[in-house]
Amino acid sequence: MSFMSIRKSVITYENPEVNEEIVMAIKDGLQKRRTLLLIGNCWVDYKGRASSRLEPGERLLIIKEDGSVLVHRPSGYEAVNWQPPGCIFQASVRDNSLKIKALRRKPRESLDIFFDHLYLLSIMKLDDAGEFSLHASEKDMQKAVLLKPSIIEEGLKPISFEKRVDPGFVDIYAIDKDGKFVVVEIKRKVAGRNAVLQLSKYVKAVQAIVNREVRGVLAAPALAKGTHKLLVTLGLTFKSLDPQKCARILHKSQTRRLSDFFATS
Amino acid sequence: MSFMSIRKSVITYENPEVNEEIVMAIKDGLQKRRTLLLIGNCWVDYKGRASSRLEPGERLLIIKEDGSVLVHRPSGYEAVNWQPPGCIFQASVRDNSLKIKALRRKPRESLDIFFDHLYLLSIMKLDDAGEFSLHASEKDMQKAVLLKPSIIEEGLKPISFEKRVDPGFVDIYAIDKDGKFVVVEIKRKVAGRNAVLQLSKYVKAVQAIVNREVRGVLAAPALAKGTHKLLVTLGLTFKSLDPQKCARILHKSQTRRLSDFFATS
DNA sequence: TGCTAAATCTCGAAC
DNA sequence: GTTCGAGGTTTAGCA
Repeated sequence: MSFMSIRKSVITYENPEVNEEIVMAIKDGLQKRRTLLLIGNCWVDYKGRASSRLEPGERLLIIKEDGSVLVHRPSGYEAVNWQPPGCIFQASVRDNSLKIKALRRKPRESLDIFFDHLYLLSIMKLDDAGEFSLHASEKDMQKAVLLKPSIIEEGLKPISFEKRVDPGFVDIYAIDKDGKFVVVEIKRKVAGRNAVLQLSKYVKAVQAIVNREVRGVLAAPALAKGTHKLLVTLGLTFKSLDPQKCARILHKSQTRRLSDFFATS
Repeated sequence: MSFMSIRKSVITYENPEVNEEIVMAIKDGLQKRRTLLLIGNCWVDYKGRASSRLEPGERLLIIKEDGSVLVHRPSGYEAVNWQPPGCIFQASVRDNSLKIKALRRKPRESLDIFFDHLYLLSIMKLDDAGEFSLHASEKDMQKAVLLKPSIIEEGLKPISFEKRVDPGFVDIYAIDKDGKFVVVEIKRKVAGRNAVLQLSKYVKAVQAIVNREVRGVLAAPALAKGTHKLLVTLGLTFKSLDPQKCARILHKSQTRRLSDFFATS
C-alpha cells in the first residue's frame, strides 16, 4: 500500500513497496536533479580511498541536486557513509531490494546502498537562494585584533583598548614593531570619510598626550571610494579587515583571557 | 490541510499548518527522543564559537535521537548549520512561525531555526544496531606498514617484503632504529600459537643467514590468551595492529608508490 | 591543477 | 577532565 500526495513540488510516498514503480520514481527524481529522501532498512558498501561495510539497520538517505549523497544513522552528527557532489547514479531493484549506486570519478569510489524496506520516499525541488553569512560585531573584531594583532601588522603589541581620550574612545592603542605608538580604529563596514576624520582626531589627541609620533591605522572591510586621498593626506594608513575572519580568530582561542594579551603600560 | 499516517513507527505530516498542534507533535517527538525530519522554508541564526545567519530558503532539518541537529541546503555535502549531539531543545510557535532552539553547553552555543512553511514533518524511531566497519585485507595491512612503518615502531625501516626464506615468506623484513634486523609477521585476526611459532621459525631462519641478532615482531589486532608467555620465551614481541587503521593509512597515500619506501639493501 | 591552511571542524584515544 | 592526532576529513584561498 502506498499513499501519495503532491504539494509545493514535494512528492511523498509512504511505506512504498520496493518495486519497479518506485525505482522509476527514483530514477525520474535523479534525472530531474531533485532532492531525494529515503528512509528505510538498508545496508551500505563503500569502496574507494578506503573500504567499508555498514550492516543492515534503519537509516536516512539523502541525495541532493548536486549529486551528493548522505547516509545518516539515527545518532551522530556525521554521516556514516557519503559521497561528495558530482556523483553518477544507478537505481535498480532485484530480489525485492532496491539498489542505489553512487559513483564518483577522481578519486574513483563507489557507494552502494541497498534497501529491503522503505518507510518513506520524498522527492522534492527545494528552492534555496538565501544567503549564508558568518558575521562578527565590531566589538568582536576588536577582540580579534587583541587576540591576534598580526592581522593588522606584524609585531604590533596592544597596550589597551577603549581608551578614553579627548574626542571619545580609542578602539585599540598599541606599539608597533619599531616602538612607535599606534591608534587602530575598527569599522565593521566600509569605512567612509567620517571614520577617517574620527581616527585623525584620535591620533592628534594621543599625540598631544604622549608628545611623540603616533601612527593611525584604519581597519575595515574596505575603504570608501574617494576617501583614500584624505587618509593619505592625514598621514594615516588603511588595513583590510574582514569581520568573518575576525569571528573565526576570536572564537578559536576562546579559552584564553584578553588580559593575557596586554603589556602593562 | 494535513494528511497523516502511521506505520513502522514513522509518523508523517504532509504540508502541515504551522500551529500549536504541530508544535505539540514536535515537542512530543523531542521528548521521546525520536528522529525528526522537517522540510520547509526556514531561516537560521547561530551564535557560539562563531555567529552566522542563514536567510530564508527551503531546507531540510534533521534532529536525531542523541540531540544532534543538521540543517541541509539542497546542495552541498556539508550541513550549513548544525549542532553536535547533546543539545537541549525548545519548540514554539509565534506569528505563524515555528521556532526550534537547540542549545548546547560547553561550549555554549545556540541554534535558532525558524519555519514559516512546512512541507513535511516526519517523526520516527529508527532502529539501527548494524555494525559499521572499515576493513583491510592482510595484504593491505602489510602495505600499510610499508607505507608507515612507524605504526609498528618509531624508526623502523623496511628492506623488503614477501622475502623468501627457508620455511616460507617473511611478511616484512626491516631494520630498526638501532640497526638491528627485524622480521615482522602480520595477522589480520587474533594471533594464536601458530602465528607465534611461525614467526619464531622465520626469525631463526633469517638469523642463520645474516649471522646477527634478529628481532621478531608479531603485529595483529590482538594476541590470543595464553600465547603471550610463549612469545616472551621465544624472545619475540607483540604489536597491536588494527586492520581498520591500516585501511585508512593505506588509502590515504594512494598516489605514492610502494617502491619509494624501500632502502636499496 | 595541485598545495597549504583553516574548520562553529568532529571524534576518539591517551595522559 | 584535557590534550593530541587522525579523518574516505572537507573546503577555501592561491601559486
